Amino acid sequence: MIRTRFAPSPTGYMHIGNLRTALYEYLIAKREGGKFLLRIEDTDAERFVEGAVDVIYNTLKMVNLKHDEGPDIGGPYGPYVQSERKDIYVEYAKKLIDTGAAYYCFCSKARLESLPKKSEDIGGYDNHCRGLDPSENLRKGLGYVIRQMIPEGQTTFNDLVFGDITVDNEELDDQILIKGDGLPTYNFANVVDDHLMEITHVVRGVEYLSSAPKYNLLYEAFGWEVPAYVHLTHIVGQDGAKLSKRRGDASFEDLLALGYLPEAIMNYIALLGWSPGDTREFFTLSELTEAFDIKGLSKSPSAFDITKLTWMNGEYFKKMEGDKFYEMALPVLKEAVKKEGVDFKALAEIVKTRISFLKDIPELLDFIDCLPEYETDLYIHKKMKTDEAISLESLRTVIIYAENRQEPWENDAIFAELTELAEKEGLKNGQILWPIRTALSGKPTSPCGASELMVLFGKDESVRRMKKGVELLGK
RNA sequence: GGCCCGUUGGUCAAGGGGUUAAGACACGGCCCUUUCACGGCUGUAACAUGGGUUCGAAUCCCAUACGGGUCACCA
Repeated sequence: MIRTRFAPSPTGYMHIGNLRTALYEYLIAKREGGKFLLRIEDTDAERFVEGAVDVIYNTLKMVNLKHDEGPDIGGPYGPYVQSERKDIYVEYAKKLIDTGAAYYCFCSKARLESLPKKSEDIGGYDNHCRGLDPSENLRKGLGYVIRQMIPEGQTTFNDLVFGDITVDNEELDDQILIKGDGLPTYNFANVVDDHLMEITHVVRGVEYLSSAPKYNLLYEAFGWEVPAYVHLTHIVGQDGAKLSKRRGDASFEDLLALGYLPEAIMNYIALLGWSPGDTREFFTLSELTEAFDIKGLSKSPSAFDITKLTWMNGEYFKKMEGDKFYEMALPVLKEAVKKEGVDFKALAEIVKTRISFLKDIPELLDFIDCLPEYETDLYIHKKMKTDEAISLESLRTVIIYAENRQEPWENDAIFAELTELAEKEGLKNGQILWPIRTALSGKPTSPCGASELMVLFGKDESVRRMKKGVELLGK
């Protein structure tokens, strides 16, 4: 049984890369009918942020990544919040001390800071307290941390995307397992929790690739089975640098606020660093679950391209079936168009293929409530073969036609009649239709054509606007 | 700096010894068309560099360059 876990630390901010990690963790588990769990990594007391855990719950809920176990719903391996597991880590750290795989360290922070930095030479911790008999210091109540004893030799671990990686243990520091405040470090808590929670696939960012050997050593020291590792490359900005809040890169919340749909965001980020191997681009969560394969994961970072996300967002609107788009767009439509008797359902259809965001709608329809001021050169259109004079004649003709025409006003019929009218007058279709479109919308472009506009406005308003056009052109 | 990882068009990416090196976004053109879109067709554009191995290399090996990661009592 595959078990994966999403283990965010509550920062109050859902970074796109984290969300993608959660997605892949979910997919890896669900593809095989496994379990996906949520664990809160709050071992850094200084970074505690109020309400941050809710951001995590809300986001997962919104994108439909349902966890099977977690702090809010419980489960057989709880508690699922690391701060509530404090005693467990200390207990396991002591086991390591007993077997000689870890030791007490009483070095002061001041002493550590005086050590040469790794960037300059070899440096790192100098293993000062290795082999020290701690009993005296312990009796005196001296503060301590617990460090991992890195043995000599080499360590090889396997990653499902990067393959086998071997490093000399000399490169590894005697890292701290339990901090001075009694809480575990991230690395240690992870190993203990992942084992206790029976996690089979550890999925995380590449930044942990270089600490993976230390994990292996820990697993070995405990005599535990090493889980499968899946290290994910970063999502970077167009400049190649890792996405971050500090740089002002968009978080999931930011993208939602900009008008991106959760499904579009998830679909897009699923494809950032992963490929199904064929040319498919649109996936629902369940389709992803079926198609996902660790083999499709990329080894190189992917740049976040907001332009493509924007395109995909528009595609999601176009793909909406039934009344889904209408229902979603209705509030925006009602806000954009106050005119009485407008068919909002028809408007929704008109607007559906022309937007990337719902917020694009108002501008598209701003001519409906009130005819904009416009210049007569809008009537000149080379391809339609119209100019002001022809437009004036056409409008006069169409006004007569419109005034005499009976209800109901229906698009196909009106369109047919208008083209018939054009033929009778010896005009090209465009010479009759373009002036109508222009007079009714007052804009160089409109989301629909002449006959549709006439239906939209009805007889009286259509005639009124065309007369306005005649007046303008007559000057 | 040491160690680790990576490098296919501007971007996402397929391809893992023999391909006209897919497809998508973006950009340009054409078609459709009552404008704009949508849709259809199409164009520009890529294997980081240098050496090997091989009959043959984007694919394997080695260097170099460039990029990223890591080297915390942060996660």
